[in-house]
Amino acid sequence: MKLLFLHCDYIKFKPLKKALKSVEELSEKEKKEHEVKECLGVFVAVEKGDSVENVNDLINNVKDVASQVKAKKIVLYPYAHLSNNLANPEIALNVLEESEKSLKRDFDVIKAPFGYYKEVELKVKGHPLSELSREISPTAGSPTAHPNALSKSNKQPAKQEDYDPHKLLNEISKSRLDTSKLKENDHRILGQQMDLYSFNEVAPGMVFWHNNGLIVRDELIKFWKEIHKQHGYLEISTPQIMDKRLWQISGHWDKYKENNFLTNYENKDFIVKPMNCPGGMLVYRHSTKSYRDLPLRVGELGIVHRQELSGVLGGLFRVVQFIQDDAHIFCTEEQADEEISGIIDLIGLFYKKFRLPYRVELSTRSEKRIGTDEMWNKAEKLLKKALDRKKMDYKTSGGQGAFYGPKIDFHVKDSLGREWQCGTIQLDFSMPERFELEYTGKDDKRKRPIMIHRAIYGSLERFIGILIEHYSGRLPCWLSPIQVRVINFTDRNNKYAERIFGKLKEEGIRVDLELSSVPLSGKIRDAELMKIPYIIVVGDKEEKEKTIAVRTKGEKKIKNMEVDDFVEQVKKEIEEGSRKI
RNA sequence: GCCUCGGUGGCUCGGUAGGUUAGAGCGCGACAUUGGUAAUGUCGAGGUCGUGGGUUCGAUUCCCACCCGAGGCUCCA
Repeated sequence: MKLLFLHCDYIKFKPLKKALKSVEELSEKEKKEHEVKECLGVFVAVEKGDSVENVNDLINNVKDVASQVKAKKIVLYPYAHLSNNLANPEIALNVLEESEKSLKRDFDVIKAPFGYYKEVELKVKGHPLSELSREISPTAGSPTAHPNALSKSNKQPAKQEDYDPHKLLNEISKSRLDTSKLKENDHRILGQQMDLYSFNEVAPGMVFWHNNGLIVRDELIKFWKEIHKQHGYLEISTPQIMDKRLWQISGHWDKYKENNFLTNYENKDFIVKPMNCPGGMLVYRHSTKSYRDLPLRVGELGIVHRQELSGVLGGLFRVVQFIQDDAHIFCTEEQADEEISGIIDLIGLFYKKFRLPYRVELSTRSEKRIGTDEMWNKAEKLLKKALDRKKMDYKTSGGQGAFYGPKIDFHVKDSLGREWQCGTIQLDFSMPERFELEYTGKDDKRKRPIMIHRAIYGSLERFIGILIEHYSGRLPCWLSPIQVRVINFTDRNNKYAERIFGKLKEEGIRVDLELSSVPLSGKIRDAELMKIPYIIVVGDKEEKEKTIAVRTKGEKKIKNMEVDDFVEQVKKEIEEGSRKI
């Protein structure tokens, strides 16, 4: 429905001739010219899809505008020319008459006749609010709209909002941490000290990555990509918001409605993706597949959003927005066993690299589930078989599976002894079914692949939190935001220090320079608190001998080295850390 | 979402049993200082005491609501 509001000194109209055959004859009185002074003209075009359910929206808009311009008289004027997608006359008339009835409770209402050619004359006041248009979308207020949907935005209020940016700025504050119950190596404290990231109340549960933290995240991603390439994975990236219908197909809408972030675009409901898989399904479907393509391993480092109960958030361990190191493996039932084994190995290798202890758990069918019991039997058996074959030590917990399939979870232990689920392997017969995935078999028949969802880090955010605590902030060199700090001994050595700094930087080492004129011990202390792996001090002695004094991660021993030797050593350490599993 | 606790400069924390200019250390800036591996000195800037409302002559302080955070439940595709 489209509305045009004109605040007028007067409106005059006179019906001349019927425009529609179906409308009733007007009485003699109604055929006369009408004049209304000091009124709000409401010109209405009722469109396809509108119904009496939209009357309330119309009323609210009229009330809104009338109160702003302080109008008491309303001229309700059918004005088809606002739209090229008109509702049929019966509905339009119905909507208009209902509207008139409701408006009469609060205003003097004059309704211009429907279905007549009319002569009209009016004078618009010309103040800033005297001409307004509004659009009411047919879905607004309908029972199908989600309660959280931005139905207000459908109103498209044209009024200028009244706010004071300075006042608003005071209302939003960064999140202050209550450290009273936290250990010293809690990632929330270390994250602040090391300037890795922060939180702000404008985005609860969503990380503001600072430069230092982003370096850690990027390194983990780089490493992940490297290893996955080596293990035969392809990589894709799918959109951040997708049509609600996609989530209805996948079943996420039914199961997790209330946890989704909703938005809309072009009058369609969109969902901010809580999962990567449906996007991945569409990529699979984009081209025909043959048995030769299987197993097809497709990774996606996707940003997902999930609304969580407000009490469960905690630093990086539990967030609302996170990067999932997802991958989907499409394969035949016969291949599943080997694929699962491969993933178990891969996860083990990752955790071993970070020296993280972990525990394995098999989660079987949950109450909230889709798919037949037959599927579940098959899937559970496959997972069990792989675990047994690998002689894994694992616990079975009933009812804990994902809604589309059973899973193997990998729980990593943090420094407090708390366990966090990171890695997961989930078998899924259901999603391929719902998305009608197919491949052509050797026998030229259409077959349905099965699908394995898996993640290793689980959430990059959580994994970084665990790493920070696990290493008490002393990240391995290849992950450290600052790998080397160069410190001068006195101002006399600045030039030499700058040369060393430049050389290391050229070599691709993340290095910074500290030339302030405070005593050395103070600068050493700062660098240690920042958990910088290598501290280089250059003074008169080093300058004369063309060496550097190297202090390694918290060790008190100082080693005098040639710059080139140091560069070689550090580069080798970084290289090995970031490429090899 | 529920129960308990918290929110005072960038950070860590004092303080106000309602009353003039809310303090300190670190950090930041300036100046002095030129020192050998976990804190050099002096001076200076920096605060709507989480937000909104109420009580009051007066609220950072008391009351209410909300927001954010922490611990614990519940939850985690």
